[in-house]
Amino acid sequence: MELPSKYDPKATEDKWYAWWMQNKMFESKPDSREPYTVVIPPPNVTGVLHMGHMLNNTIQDVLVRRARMMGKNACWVPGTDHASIATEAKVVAKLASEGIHKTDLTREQFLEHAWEWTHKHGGIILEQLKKLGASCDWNRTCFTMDENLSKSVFKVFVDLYNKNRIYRGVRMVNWDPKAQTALSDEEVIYKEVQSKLYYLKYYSPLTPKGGTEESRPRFQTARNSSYQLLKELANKAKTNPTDAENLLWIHLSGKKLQNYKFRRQHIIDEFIVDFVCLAKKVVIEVDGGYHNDPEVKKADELRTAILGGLGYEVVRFTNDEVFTRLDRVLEKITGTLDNAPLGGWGAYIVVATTRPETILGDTAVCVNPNDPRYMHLHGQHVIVPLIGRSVPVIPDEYVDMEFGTGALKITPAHDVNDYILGEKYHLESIDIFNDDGTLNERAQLYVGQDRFDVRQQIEIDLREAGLLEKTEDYTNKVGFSERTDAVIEPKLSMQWFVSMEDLSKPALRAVMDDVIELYPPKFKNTYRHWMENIKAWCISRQLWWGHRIPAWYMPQGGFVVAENEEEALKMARERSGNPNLALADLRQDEDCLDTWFSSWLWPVSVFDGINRPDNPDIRYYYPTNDLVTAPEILFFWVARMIIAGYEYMGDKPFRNVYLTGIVRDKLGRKMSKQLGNSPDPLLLIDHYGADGVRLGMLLTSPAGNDLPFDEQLCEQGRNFNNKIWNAFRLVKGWQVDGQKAQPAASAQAVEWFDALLNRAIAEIDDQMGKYRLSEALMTTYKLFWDEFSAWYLEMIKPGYQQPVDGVTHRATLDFFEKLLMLLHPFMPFITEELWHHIKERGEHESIMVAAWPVAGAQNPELIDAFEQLKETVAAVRSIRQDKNIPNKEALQLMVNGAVTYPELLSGLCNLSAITSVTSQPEGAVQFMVRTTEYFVPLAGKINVDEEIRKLEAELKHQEGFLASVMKKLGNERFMNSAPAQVVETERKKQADAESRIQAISQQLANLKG
RNA sequence: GGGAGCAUAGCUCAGCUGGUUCAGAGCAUCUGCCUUACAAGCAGAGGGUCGGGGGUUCGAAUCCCUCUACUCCCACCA
Repeated sequence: MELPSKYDPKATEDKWYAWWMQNKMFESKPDSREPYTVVIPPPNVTGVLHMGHMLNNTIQDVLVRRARMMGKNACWVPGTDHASIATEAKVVAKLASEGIHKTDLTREQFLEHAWEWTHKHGGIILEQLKKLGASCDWNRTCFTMDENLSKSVFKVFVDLYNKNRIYRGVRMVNWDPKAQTALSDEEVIYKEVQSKLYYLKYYSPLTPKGGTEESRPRFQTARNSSYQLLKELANKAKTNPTDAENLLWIHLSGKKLQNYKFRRQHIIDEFIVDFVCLAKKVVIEVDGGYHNDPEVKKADELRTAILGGLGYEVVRFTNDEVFTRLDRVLEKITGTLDNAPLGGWGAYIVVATTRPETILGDTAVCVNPNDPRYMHLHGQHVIVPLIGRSVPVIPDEYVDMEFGTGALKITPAHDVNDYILGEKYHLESIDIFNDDGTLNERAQLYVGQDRFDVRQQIEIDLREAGLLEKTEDYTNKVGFSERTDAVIEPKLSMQWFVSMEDLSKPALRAVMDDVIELYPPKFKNTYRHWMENIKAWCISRQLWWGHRIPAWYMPQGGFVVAENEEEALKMARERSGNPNLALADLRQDEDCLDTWFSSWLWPVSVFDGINRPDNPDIRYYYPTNDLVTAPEILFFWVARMIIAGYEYMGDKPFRNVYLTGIVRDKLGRKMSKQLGNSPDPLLLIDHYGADGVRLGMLLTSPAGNDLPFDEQLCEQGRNFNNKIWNAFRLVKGWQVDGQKAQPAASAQAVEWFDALLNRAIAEIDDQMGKYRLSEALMTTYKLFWDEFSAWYLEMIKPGYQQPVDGVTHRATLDFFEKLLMLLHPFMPFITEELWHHIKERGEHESIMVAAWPVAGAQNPELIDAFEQLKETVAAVRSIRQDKNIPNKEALQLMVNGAVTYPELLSGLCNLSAITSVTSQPEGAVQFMVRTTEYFVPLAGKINVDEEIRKLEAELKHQEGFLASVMKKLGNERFMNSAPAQVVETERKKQADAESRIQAISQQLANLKG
């Protein structure tokens, strides 16, 4: 049949995908073969294919197809995720565009809309994956809200609850007062806003409310002067060693006061870092027991040695001495303050805030323990302006000394960090806001007014009371609701949590011990860091779309947790002792579970392993082999799957994790809808063919590296398709003469390519085994394009209108078939197409299940001999180009030495003759390959001067090279310490260089003579 | 602010426990070719102080220290 000169992917791809489906080529059932399992990272059910999916799924398909060819029972399970937040947001937006607000609907009505949306848009993405060639077992397609998967979720929830791993607790959420709902962090948009910093005065309780003009100055002096003094001392220290020593002590004292008990080590280290350059003398404290710890002792010795080496005098003091000296220094500072700074009468502290209305919920003021301005205030109390509540001043390193006044008011109910500090110091949390953003009774003042109105009013009131020192303009970031644009109010609310500390232990170990391997392994570190600092997982979301939390509240208080309503009712009746309790009396928790709470079960639940732990599928396919996903969900998803795998299957969920990079545009920007820099994958496929796009995705994307995507890569992929296509056309177009004897050149070429192919297969296997997909592809690419097409086919190509002999033809088709198989995982469509053109195939035969080629003998000597041949060919071609000699014009070649493959050399260079010479002929261009000299007689075309110049340059280069080698060989220490083999290669370099120099000198003499 | 990673040709990256795989690959660039499979091609060529500085060593892209630049994750500043 006649093949067109350009490959047309469109028809081919649709044809073969349909054929594969029809022949159930993707389906998998448990059998006696070794399983190879991959579960797809489920895309959002209503999502649309983007470049990230393309990369991710291309990689999975390559792995799956290769495993299948290697005789494994490959099973790739596809599916989608309900993506509660994203999907709910889309449905809300869609309803809003129809004038319907979520709040106007009942839960049931809303869910109806959501399902309708899901059915309408769901699974589009899976259809798109088919265009890419994804060889998923579509019969196994799962959705996280399928009945079995949902059941699994509830079962796991109940189980964890019964194991006391799930509990309820209070947590800060992003509250949207307008929509009256909590938002996830992802739904909060931070914007720069012009606002004001209010400097408020918190007086000492000893001060009459409001204070007086006379009562202030002492306190203020206390605050300012100590810091000032430090600075002065720092300047003096450069010239005055005594002050320098004091300076060290002052600095030390700051740390010391608060951290004495547990941070001794750090005190010394930090002060050295900060001040050693100023001091002449370094003091290290010593106390009883201090040196009993060998670790500490070692560190101390090391430090002493380093400091000593730097020329510092090291002095040691005992603990008591430390405090004596400390007192002296403190005295020096505070001496000017009349020794009465500590929250004394009339004293106040100034706190800066952007939200003055929240002072009504203040329960503490916080300062940095190292801040010399406030050291004396630790543990003292101050009065919250206007409402007169007495709150403690607590020291904590969280506070930034540089910001504002270095003092922070703590409102645990209305700020995340304040909340954390509140927890730490057991502070009371006073929630002063109603759900709609107005103030409640607990605020005491402004009750019922909106938070922003209160902000204006309180400024006026504070100023009148003399409690507002000043205001400053200030730019800060404020969170806004993505949906309503209302300012987010951090708010405490009751949430469900999973405690992760114990659950995570096997999962941490599995990765650390390489039971599960991450590719690239650099993510191990990050993984460990996260797992070792794992926090409770908040699993409740204030959403309707998703798995509703299976907890039912009883009328008399308390709740039951059960897999379903019947169960719940039964339990509630038992628990309450009321057998007449009805389902209607129970109220199910309104919240949904975090989407990840269902996807963390994915590798188990797609095989129904939670509900039926002994079913044949889960027993056969679990644990899965490779997981391919993006590093940004390493914690959200991968780590949690590992945790769930160990908890529910007692085994890892997968053996290897391949982490892809982020697909970026040429400018390095992440592809996103907003930027509009993401190409439509389907258009790309339309343009370059699925095989071309797959190549484009894979050509430059080592694991874990970002993929700077450029359509040019797809073009390269398409061009490669075309190359394969045309190489096939050439081979297929030959006339075959079974009687014709195989030329020696062809026999040699076949032998060589066979060796090369074997080497390449071994290399590809190795690279694939290390998940270096791009490299394996490149190896295959070069094998086909450079070695097979450019060299091998040229070597065996019969003369014009000549037939090819049968032996060579068969060998060539055999090579071609193997090459197609090697290419198949990367480019499934064109390889299937051509595989069927090579010879007649059975009705259901497919390259998809053809046996992956096995690497045979490699014969490196042969390969090297051919490399030498190639170098010679290239040299002759180079001369042609230099001298502008057309290919058609045959050349003569003379050799000083032996030629290994004269037939091939003649054929590839179009030589009329190869003759042996022992000396330089007249009027010939010379070149060397390794240590052999060649000459091409070109009477009349030679510029003698130029040849001399070239040779002289070459001679100089060789002499320089020889000199460097000789220098090495003359170095006694090199000769003594370098391994024999290294010395040997140096000797060989010497010999080669010498023989080259000799040859060049000879030629120069001839030319000049 | 906390943690991690990276820096090699114009671009994207290889380069293992220091030494012939040592300075590489693909793309891009330049030059010559419509040579009977392929111009979506063929043949050839140029291009790098391996981020800067210091150290260890007979020998450093490779090991150590330091500086600089960038990237990512986490927490986000009253």
